[in-house]
Amino acid sequence: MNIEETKNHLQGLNPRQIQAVEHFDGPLLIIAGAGTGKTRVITHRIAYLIENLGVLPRNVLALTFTNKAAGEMRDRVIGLIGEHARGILMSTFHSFCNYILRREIGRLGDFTDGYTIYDESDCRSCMKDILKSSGLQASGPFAPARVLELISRAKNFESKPSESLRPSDPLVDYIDNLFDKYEERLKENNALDFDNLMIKTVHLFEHHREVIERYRRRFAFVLVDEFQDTNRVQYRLLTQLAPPDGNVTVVGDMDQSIYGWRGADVGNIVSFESDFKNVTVVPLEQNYRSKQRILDTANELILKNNNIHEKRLWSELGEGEPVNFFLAWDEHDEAQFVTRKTDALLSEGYLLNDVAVLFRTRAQSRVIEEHFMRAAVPYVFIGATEFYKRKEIKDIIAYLRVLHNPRDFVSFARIANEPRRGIGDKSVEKIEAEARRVGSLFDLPDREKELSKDFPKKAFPILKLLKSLASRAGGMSISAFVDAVVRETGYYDALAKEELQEGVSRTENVDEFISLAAEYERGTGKPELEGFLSHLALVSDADVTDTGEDRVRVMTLHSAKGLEFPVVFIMGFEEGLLPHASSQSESEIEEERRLCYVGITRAREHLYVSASRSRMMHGSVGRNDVSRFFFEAGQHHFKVLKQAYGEPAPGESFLDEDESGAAESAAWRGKRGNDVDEFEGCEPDYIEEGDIVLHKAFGRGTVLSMDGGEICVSFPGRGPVRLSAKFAPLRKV
DNA sequence: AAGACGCCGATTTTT
DNA sequence: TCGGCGTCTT
Repeated sequence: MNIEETKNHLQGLNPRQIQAVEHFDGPLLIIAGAGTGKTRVITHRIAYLIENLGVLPRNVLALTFTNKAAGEMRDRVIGLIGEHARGILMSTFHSFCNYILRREIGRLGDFTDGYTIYDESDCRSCMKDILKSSGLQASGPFAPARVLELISRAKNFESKPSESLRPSDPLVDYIDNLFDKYEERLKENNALDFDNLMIKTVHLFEHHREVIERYRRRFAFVLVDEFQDTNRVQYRLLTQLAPPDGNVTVVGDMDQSIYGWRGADVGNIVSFESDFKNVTVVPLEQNYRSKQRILDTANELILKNNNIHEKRLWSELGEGEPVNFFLAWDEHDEAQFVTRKTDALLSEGYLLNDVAVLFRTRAQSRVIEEHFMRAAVPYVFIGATEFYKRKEIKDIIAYLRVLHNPRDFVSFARIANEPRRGIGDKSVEKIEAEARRVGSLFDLPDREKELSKDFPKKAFPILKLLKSLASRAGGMSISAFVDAVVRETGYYDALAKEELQEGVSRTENVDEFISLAAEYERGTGKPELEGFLSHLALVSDADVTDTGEDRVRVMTLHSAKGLEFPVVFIMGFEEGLLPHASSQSESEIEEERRLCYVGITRAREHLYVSASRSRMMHGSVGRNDVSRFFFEAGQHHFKVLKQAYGEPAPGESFLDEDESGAAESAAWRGKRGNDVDEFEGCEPDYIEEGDIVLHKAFGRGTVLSMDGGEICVSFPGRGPVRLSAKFAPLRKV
């Protein structure tokens, strides 16, 4: 703890960042705008606490949302203070809860350690089952996914699911009951879903003072990343871990809150300031990522949200060029624009890796992927979590789960007849009922005569085999065990037989899974099946953005959060897509606006925003207006490109880079109607679709279509207006 | 138990 | 329009 080290951990930080790093006692709220060096501040703060203030690594807990964020944080802290950073617990909320519950869940009475963690598809199977046995048709308003979403909402908002439904909804009379049944079923299966991992931990802490006291002492320093994404339950967990005057640091940016629909509650930022005592607030506004004009655009857009704290990002990276805007004829034209522009950038010296293509919905990826493929532009879609969703992988995991938790009937149903052994749905039901009666699958008698006569006899071999495998689990390595499972159950053979018709990849996947197990063993101190299963459920490979290869990244705006690229394309900048048509309320629109903000602030140097006049949606051609966000962000921030590639021809751009200021004030004059004369020489013949025009009363707008004598212009905040081309007081800008 | 057919639905998805 | 899923058929 000498001066040199002090210097190290504060070096290269701006005054605000230093304030955040040096803060010692009491709650700290860091409001970290996009690209303001948030991770840097957190990691330096952790390093500073440990090396300069003498805090013990084991007393520090850092919570994140993604494994990727946790991993990055760990790597960077290790880079700062070396290996003793390993003593710090840096994990996701869910992994942290799993860490606690594996030790303490027995105290709750309802579950035993060895519980299974259900992912979304497990929960869906479970709910489908419940719906079926309740005599409800599992589709339409009763779609398992819908029911589960409502249940999840209720759990995260600590309310009843029926409360978020309209009284006329067909589900309303059933949902609360389905909720109870679902929870009951999870309990019977000794399984927890992701929500319950959090909720049970909070319950545990609430009802067992001695436990929470222990962990409070242990984790005297708590840090939370992406605080704007926490839900109510996670917030409660935080208040349990840290007393009101505790050493708790939260870092967040409400402008980047894009998971409200999943229960994230920005209100937690407000609550934090009131629930904790003497909160120090440190805002970070200096951006180290983007050129100023990109930030100006983002700043102006987010101003339209009704925020308590106004924030203005600024950078010293230079002005840069305006945001480019391209209005395409249709989605193919738009994709071609992106493809050609990408090509042009490559010949300018950019790498494929420098480029990201973002859009609102996954469905939009298809067109751009087609065009990239045709043009031989190497790309990768980020967000497809292929491997773990493969049938054969899920099957093997189901085997492992049953072997570890013989009450996991969701997994048992999956593998009972996989490979085929003549055990149909009816048989599975009977086995399950009987197993529930006696306790678990392993408590079923081995001998036929001890069971009722209609118990499916075909089940004996597999039940016996499962019991035998389970008894041997502890005696060998995980990878050897997985190998034994796929061989002895006949799974591997069945796949091998299939190979001839199906192709080669499925056994390869199984082999890869086995080496994955081996890799887990190598990387873990005391490898056990339980830990491996937790790892599979919580640390799956969802967030691989680094493919190691040079490729354009194609992804949704949501997946882009936390990333940055020298060149960013945002496609489908249209009403109905961004904001999405299903976002109606003001708060939903605000979230869409934040999503747009997140997209814009991903760009370091160049940002290309595009919209299309027409696009195929749900099987028919639709026309969308240019997004309101285009107008809200300030049209003067954009340079409108008229061609799919290259720069606009002289005079074609409605705004020359150098004249933006002048053009802006002209626009404002026009809007206020002071400059009447400017409209005198309206020559509709010169106006074409896509032009930016100035209207005497409405101000600037974009020409959407020209139809005979009628011209349709989209004005900011007003939407499309039909005007007479002849008489409308319009002037091309 | 696998293939054909018809129907429904269609935002985003850290764990 | 398209694809995933459930049901019906063989």
